[in-house]
Amino acid sequence: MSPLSAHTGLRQRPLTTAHLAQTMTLIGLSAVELEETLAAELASNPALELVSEIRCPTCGRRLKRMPCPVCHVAPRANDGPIVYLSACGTTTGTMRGEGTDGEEREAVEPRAPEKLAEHILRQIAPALDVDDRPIAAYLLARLDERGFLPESPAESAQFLRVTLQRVQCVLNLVQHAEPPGLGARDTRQSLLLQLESLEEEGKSHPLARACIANHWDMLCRHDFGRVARILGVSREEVKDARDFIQRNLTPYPAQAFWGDGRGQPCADNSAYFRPDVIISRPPHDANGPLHVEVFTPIAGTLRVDPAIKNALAECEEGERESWERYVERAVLFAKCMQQRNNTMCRLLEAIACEQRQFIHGGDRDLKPLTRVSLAVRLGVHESTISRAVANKTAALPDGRIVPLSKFFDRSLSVRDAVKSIVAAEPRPLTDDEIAACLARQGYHVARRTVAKYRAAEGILPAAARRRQASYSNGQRR
DNA sequence: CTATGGCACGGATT
DNA sequence: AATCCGTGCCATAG
Repeated sequence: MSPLSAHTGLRQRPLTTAHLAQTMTLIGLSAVELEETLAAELASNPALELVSEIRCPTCGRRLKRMPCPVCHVAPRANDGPIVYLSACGTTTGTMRGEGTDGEEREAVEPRAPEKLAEHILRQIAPALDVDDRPIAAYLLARLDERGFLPESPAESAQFLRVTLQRVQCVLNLVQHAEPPGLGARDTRQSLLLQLESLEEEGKSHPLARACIANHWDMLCRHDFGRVARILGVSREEVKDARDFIQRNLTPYPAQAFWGDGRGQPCADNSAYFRPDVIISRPPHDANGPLHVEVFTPIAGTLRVDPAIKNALAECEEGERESWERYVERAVLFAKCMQQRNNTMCRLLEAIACEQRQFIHGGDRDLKPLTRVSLAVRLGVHESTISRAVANKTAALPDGRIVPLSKFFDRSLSVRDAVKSIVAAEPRPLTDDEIAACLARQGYHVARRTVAKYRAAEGILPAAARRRQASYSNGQRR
C-alpha cells in the first residue's frame, strides 16, 4: 500500500465543531443570502463542483432527485404535505453550463426578484460618489422591514466615522428613490416624502402637507374638527385631505403584502421580495396534501470535483496539502448545504402539517405553535429552529407572503378575533367589553392586552370610533 | 368618573 | 443571556 491511499478515505471526516458551526450559519441564511454564499464558495474553492441539475421529464421542473413529486406522486395521506426542493434558477454567473432550453419555464418562476436594497442601490448608484457607496450600503442595511431608518443620520455618521453632511447627502438620495418614502425616521416623515414625490408628478392636495406636518397626532385621532378649526377650513375639507392621504400614500413604504393585507394592493412591491419557500395547493384536489417548495440556489448537486480528487494522488508533496484542504472544505460545505436543505424541508413539512388550517384559511385559524415543540418533534436543537425561521418568508397559496415567524405568532388568532368583533359591533365597544366578548369565544385576555391588540390592528379607541360614526351620520342628515 | 395609553415588571420564549 | 409578551398600576384626557 502506498502511503497515498491513506488519503483517499474522503468520506469519514471529523465533522464536529466546524461542521456544526457552518451548518448553523447556513440555516440562518435566507435564500438570497445563501445564493451569495454559495457563489462565493464556488468562486473561491476549485475543488467544489456543481453538477448539472436534474429536471423532471414530464413537467420540466428542476428537481433535487427523481421522481418528480408533482408528476408522479407517491400516494400519501392527505394530512402530510409534500415537500421538495426547488432551485430558484438565478445562481449567479459562475456555473451555468446548461443550454438555453429552460428559458420558457423561467416565466413561471418568480419574476425579477430583487432585494429592496439592491433595487435602491441601482437607482442611486449613478449619483453616488464611489467613496459614499459604503454609506449607502450601510444605510440600506439598517432599514427595517417597513422601510424606515430608525437611527438618526448623526448616529450613522458616528458609526461610520464620516461627516454628518455626507450621510445626509446619501440619505437624501435614498429618500428620493423609488418607492418613495424609504429611509424616513417614522411614518410621518415618510408620508411627507411621499407627498413630495407626488407633487413632482403634479398630484397634490392643498391641505395634505399641513395636516401631516403640523397636525399629525390629531389626524391620527380622527379629530378632524379641531384640525379644521386651526386651519380655518371646514371639516369636510380636512376629511377630504385625510382621504387623499389614505388613497395615495402608504404608511410603510417597503411593505409588500404582509401586515394584514388591508389597505394597499401594492402589487408592484411584491417584486421586491422573494420568498424562501412556496406553499401551494395541488392543482385539482383542494384537500390533497400541500406542496411545499424550498428554494435552493443549487440547480443540481454539489460535490467534490472528481478530477481534483484523482489528481490529488499524483500531485507533488508540497502542493497536496493545500489541495486536501480545498477538498475537505468542499466536502464540508456540500454536507452543510445538504443538512440545511434537509432541515428546512422537514421544518416546513411540520409547519405545513400543523398550520394547514391557517394556510387554507385566514389569520384566525393559526394554531399556537412554539419553536420548542417543533424542535423536539424534529429532534433538533431549538436554536436551529429559530435560525431556520429567522429572516425567511413563505408564499402562501392565496398569494400572501408572510414571514415564517408568523406561523409561531401566539396572538394572531386573538387579534383577528378582535378585528371581527369590532367589524361586527352594533355600537363602538370599549376594550373591557371586547375582552368580555373574547372570553365568550374562549380567548381569555386582560383588558390591557385587548387595547394593545386593538392598537396593533390599527383600530381606533371606542371614543374615536363613536365620533367617526356620529360624523358620518351627521353627514347623512 | 370612565376609557385608554405609558411604563415597568415577571414569566415565557428564543 | 437576551428578548418578547401579557399584565397591572397609574396618570391623563375627555
